[in-house]
Amino acid sequence: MSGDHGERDSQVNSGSRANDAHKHKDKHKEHRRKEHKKDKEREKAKHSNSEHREHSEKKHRDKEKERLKHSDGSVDRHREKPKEKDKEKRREEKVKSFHVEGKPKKEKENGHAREMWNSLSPPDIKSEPEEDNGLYPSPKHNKTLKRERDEEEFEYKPKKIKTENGKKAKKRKQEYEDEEEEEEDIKPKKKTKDKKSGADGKKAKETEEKWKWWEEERSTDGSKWKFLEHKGPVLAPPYEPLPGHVRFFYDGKLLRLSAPAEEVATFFAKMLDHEYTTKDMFRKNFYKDWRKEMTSEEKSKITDINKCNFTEMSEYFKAQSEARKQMSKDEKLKIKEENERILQEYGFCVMDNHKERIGNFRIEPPGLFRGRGDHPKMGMLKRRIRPEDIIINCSKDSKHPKPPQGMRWKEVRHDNKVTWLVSWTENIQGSIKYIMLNPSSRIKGEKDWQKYETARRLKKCVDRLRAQYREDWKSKEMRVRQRAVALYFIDKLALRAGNEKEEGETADTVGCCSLRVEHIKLYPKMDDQEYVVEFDFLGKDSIRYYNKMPVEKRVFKNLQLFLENKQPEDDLFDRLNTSILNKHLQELMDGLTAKVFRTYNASITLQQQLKELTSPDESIPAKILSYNRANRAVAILCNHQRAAPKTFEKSMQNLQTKIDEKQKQLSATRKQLKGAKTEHKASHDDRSKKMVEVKRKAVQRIEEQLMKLQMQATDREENKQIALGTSKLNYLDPRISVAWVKKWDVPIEKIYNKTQREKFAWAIDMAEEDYEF
DNA sequence: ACGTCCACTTAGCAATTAGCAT
DNA sequence: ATGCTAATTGCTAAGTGGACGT
Repeated sequence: MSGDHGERDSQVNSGSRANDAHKHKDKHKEHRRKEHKKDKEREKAKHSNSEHREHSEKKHRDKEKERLKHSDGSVDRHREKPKEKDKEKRREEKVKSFHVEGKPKKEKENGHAREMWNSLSPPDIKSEPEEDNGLYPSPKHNKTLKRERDEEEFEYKPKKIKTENGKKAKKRKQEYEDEEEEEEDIKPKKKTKDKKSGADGKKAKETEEKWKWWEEERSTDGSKWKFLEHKGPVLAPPYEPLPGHVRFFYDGKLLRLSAPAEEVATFFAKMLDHEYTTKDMFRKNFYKDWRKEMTSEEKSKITDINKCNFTEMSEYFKAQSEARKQMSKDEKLKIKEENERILQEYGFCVMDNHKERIGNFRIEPPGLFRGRGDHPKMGMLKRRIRPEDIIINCSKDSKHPKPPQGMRWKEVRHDNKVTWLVSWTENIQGSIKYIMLNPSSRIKGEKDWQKYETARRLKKCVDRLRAQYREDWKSKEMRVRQRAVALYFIDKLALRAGNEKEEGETADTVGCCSLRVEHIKLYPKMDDQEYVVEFDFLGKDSIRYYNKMPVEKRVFKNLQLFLENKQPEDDLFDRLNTSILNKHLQELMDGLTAKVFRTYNASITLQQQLKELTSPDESIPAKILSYNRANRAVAILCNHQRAAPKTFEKSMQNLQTKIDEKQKQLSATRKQLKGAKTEHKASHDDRSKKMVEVKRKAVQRIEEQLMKLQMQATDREENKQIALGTSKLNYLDPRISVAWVKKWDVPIEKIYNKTQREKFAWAIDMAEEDYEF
């Protein structure tokens, strides 16, 4: 059956070179189809009970949702279902949920923003341009990129002095020409260097504080650093056996566990009140791995996880954490100091003469793997990492970190083509984990900056690209049409690329290229709209993406074509994958890949929304609300969701109470003002005049406070299930925000907290109020 | 023209801490 | 000081995409 649609593409006349991409895919498909069948059967068997439970759970959720007005469902989050992987079930549930929530009334912020987006984006190519131009009235144009050129030589390790140089500047400029061609401001700007000494790393402290790496030159030879020295990772503390009074019971009888078995048992015990310890898959995986740690005696005694009683352990840990909270202040202080000491010792490294903060310097401790969504490996034991599992990366001529007494590292290497300091292989997926630098570091910052420059280059040619993919919708080749439609989705809906994943190894989630037939529905007509496509699938982290969007007729027709003769579990784009797509993109623009569209669309949307929403004379809090709304539009576009905070309702209520009180206070004060006025009229003396002034001021102040509270309430309400952080941190060119802040005199702290300010120091330093993305 | 490995970015939630009201 | 909530930081899973070997 895998061959069955190979021929189909002859329809569009491409037949022959049925590239192997799709052969490969068919293999997957076949597998999936089998699974599908199996699931179906299984499903039939159990149908009644479990299905039922889910069903009502879901219903409940839907109701809740409806009540909250997020009825268009786009924000709805949809975590995996409990049961064992059961695709069929998932499918059915979706259908149901569609009926329930599909119909919605008017949407709230959410749908709203999406709609707005839908209407402003690509479809009409025409409309694009203005986006590009007119944004900021008086672009003085340029500055923004000032920094780059100029630079001094970077002296690495030893203290040499940098050679200054015009030539350098020249080089750099040309190198990045593409990226930032427009402005010329080539002339070297001030350079702040802190050349300083490499030698005494000490002094680095203050000087480094403000190192402006963005005013220095980037290296061009592909090396990521010249010198790197660090202290290695902090290992997980060894296991401490439980005190004797904490008991474990098996089948009602006391059982003393060996230390290794006990340790794994405690991992489970610590999660006892978490929902996933009730999931079959979790328990099964845990049990299987646990047995591997047992002595043979334990193995023979413990044969059924359901007879295990971990409650004393669980209670013990709860008590421990309670005790920790109750510790006296100086005990706490002591711990804090100790942590600080560790941070100072292990939390920094020296890279090319600068002391830089490390992101994660602790090795992940052992525990039970918690995958997200319906993960087939949930509950497996994540094993303890020992020095002999660890690879150290540092300069040959640095002081190498030393392994603990009597142990050795797996390897010490000196690879300056990579940025990591430490790595190890994790046992669940076999993937490699790394210790790398903090986002405020030069090495991360440069890359981040570069990412936005690439997105800005896309901005310059996006019209051309859009015109091209629209043209490609008419191609004779199936493969080209698929590519063009997929690209349209990526551009318009900000979908992720969608690499293929190994089946059965991870939760079943998809992105654009890996969408399956079952993930979309076509409606030639829906309400007053034509050619509506409904998307419903689980994306990264098993977050549900649900959206309905009218598309152009040609796209719609193409989708119908792609769907012909396919099963629900077949790939929608059977002749496409991310590598093909990216290869194509690369040809259209240097450095272009699918993810650049997300960055570009996110940033341009922010800029555009800020422009639209900010009114010059609103107060600062109102401006902040506008900013958050612009940010929110982006988060919605990118489908960044969060679980509504547990305490949401309550905190909302508290806020409302405050507002009510403030309102009362306001009317009371107003009354007083009136009284004062009357009195002043009568007496005309200074005293009463003063009183009027005082009251007038008070009224004003209270009004402001009230407004501020109201803004806060609105903001919070609108933000209930939207996470702003992800887009702010990863998709929005920080220079847009910085420019906005400068333009409207909003304190930067209102937009970026300390960590964020550190990460975006480069942008804060270089963007002026006229910066244009 | 893969498939596999590797490096690095992006992601949501949990734990911790800060900040406020009492 | 205490106790709460809100904000921040930490953690690590889950993506993307390039390089490389076959």
